[in-house]
Formats: sequence, structure tokens, C-alpha cells
Amino acid sequence: MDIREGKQKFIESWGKMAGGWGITPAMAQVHALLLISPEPLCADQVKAELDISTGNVSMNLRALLDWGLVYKETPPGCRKEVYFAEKDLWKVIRQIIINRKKRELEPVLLVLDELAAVQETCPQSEHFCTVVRDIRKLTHKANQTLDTLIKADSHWLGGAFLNMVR
Amino acid sequence: MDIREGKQKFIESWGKMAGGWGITPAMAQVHALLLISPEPLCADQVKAELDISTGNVSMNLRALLDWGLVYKETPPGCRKEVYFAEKDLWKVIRQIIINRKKRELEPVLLVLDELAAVQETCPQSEHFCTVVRDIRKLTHKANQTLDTLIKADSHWLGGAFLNMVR
DNA sequence: TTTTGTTTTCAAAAATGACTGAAAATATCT
DNA sequence: AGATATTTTCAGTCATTTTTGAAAACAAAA
Repeated sequence: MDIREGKQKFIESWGKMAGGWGITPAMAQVHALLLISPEPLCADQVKAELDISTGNVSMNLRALLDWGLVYKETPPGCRKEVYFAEKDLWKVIRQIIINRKKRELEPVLLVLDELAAVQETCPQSEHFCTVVRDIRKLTHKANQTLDTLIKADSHWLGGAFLNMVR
Repeated sequence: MDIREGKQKFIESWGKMAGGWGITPAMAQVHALLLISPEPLCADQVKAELDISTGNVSMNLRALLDWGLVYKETPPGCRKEVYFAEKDLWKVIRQIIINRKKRELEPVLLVLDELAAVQETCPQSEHFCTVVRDIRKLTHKANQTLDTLIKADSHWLGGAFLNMVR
């Protein structure tokens, strides 16, 4: 397999995995392209390589910057801005965790806290409260665990996983 | 907050979280309903409670059975089949991990293994191979970790998370 | 300040994915 | 077997999400 084919396949696969991680295909492709590019790229180059529209490139570069997965630099004496990806995978994962936690876990946490106010007045509500309590406990625990992971440094993060495997 | 309002809110929230977990809204709603129902329900009751079509109920109950999140029972002397959810949350999470791993992680693993065949013949391909190698290592590690989690019993699973938090 | 090159915004179009409804298949009961 | 109740399937419709493209905003250079 040569490098051109490899790049293409990589970008395509990264895009496919995206759905499951709360990332749009285009965003994932831009990220993949920047990940494997040794040099920073400008918006135009990204557009050309991936064959997606100017607006799409702009929006997704912005999103990746917001997510903390990509950085931007303005070379002196040059009008274009260039972008490059965070290459430390643990940092990448951490950023993804942070974003998904905020987007998905925390809203649920809020609702579960609200639901704790339901009174147990009948067999049905008793069962409901038991289930909600269980989920609430677990969700809070997951939330704490993620907070710890987020604060931990990359070395420790890898180590923790390794420990679980052993 | 009374039980009716609580149920509704719970089902709605569960549906919202669904997107991020590779589950359709309707599937999540059916699951939520069965989770908080003290008694098993038949397809018709699910349809009535959630106000979704017969076909949708059927497809999603089937999917939940496939995922191992819901069980089915045929009460003797009765024509309808009734469904009830797995209530042990660790089992639920384990099933979700199993399914998502199969659907999302394993295909990527395959591609990465293929990409290992790219030759390092230029600076660009050298960088490409480095990135792919890193991702590949990490992905395999994640895969192993998940395998361990899946095999572990519920008690240990909770314990492992607890340890990480500490 | 004007020109020129670049990025952002956003309404509309396209693509994707989920849901419906009715017909077909299956299962149960008499 | 025939009648009836239940479940499954799937093509078509509908809703949501993503992408486009062109105009507006912005920024640097002249």
C-alpha cells in the first residue's frame, strides 16, 4: 500500500468512526488530515485535499479549535492562517472526553437530580425512584471518574488503563 | 414532581442521551419505559405509552433484545409476549460496551492493521506511519481494556472505577 | 482609504437516517 | 384446518443533520 492510498483510507475511516463520537464526518476528516500532515495547512489546502466547501472547512476548523484538538498559527508576513493538530493522543482523547461529558453527561445529571424529587407514594413510584436512584448514583460516579481522568496527566492516564488490563 | 411527570421527563432525557450512545431515540425511549416499569409490558402497551408506530415498537424491541438490554417472556395461556429490561446497570453498560466495540472499534482496528503496510519512503510517509503506529497501539490497548471490562463481573467493574476515582 | 485576499455566516439544498403504515408472515386457539 | 390475534418486514414518507454557496464581514497591504 502506498502513502496516497493510505492517507485516503485513514481519512475515510476516521470519518466513519466520527458518528459514534459526536463529531461530524467533515470535522473528523479535517482532523484526520491535519493529524497526518507533517506541516501545518491553511484552510485552502484542506478544502482542496478533502474536496469540501469553503464554509464547511471554516466551520469545522473553528469547531476543532473550540474542542482543543487543533491549533492555529499566523505565519509572520503572511495573510493566511495555518492549522495543525494536537498530536499527543492522550490529550486528544481528553479533549473529546471533556466535550462529550459537557454535552451529554451533565444535562442528564441535572435531570436526574430533578427526578430525585418524585415522591414514593405507590408501588409504581417506588420502583421508579429505585431505578432513578441507581442510575443517579452510577452517573455521578462516572462523572467523578471522568473528572479525575481529565485532571490526570497523560502518563497516569495510560498507566491506569494498563492497570485495568493486567 | 409527581410520578407521571417524572416518567415523562425520564423517558425524554433517556432519548436525548441516546444519540451519543449509538442508539436511536425511539430505541432509548422503549428502553427507558421498560426500565422504569415494575411489570413487563407487551408491544401494544409500549406503543400506547410512547405513541409510536407498531412497526417501530417491533423493530426496537427486537434491537433491544439483540443488544441484550431487554428480555422477552411468553406468559403461559396468553398470546402476547411481554418484555422487561435488564435492571442491573452494570450489565446494561457492559452490553452497550460490547455492541459499540463491535460496531465502532473493531472495524477501525482492521483498517489500522492494513495501514501498517504503508512503506516509509519519504518524510511524509514517515510521519504518517508514526501517527498510525501511535493510534494503532492505543486502539489495541483500548480494545484489550474493554475486553477485560466485559469479562469482569459487575462487582469488580464498579470497584475498578472506584479505584480510578480515588 | 481603497483594493485585495481571506474568513465567517447563514439560508437553502442535499444527504442521511428514523418512522410509519399496511401487507405479509407467524403463531395461537378452537 | 380455519379463524383470529400478534409480530415482522419494508417501501415510502418524514424529520433531522450536514453541507453548500454566495454574500457579508474582516484584515492586511498598497
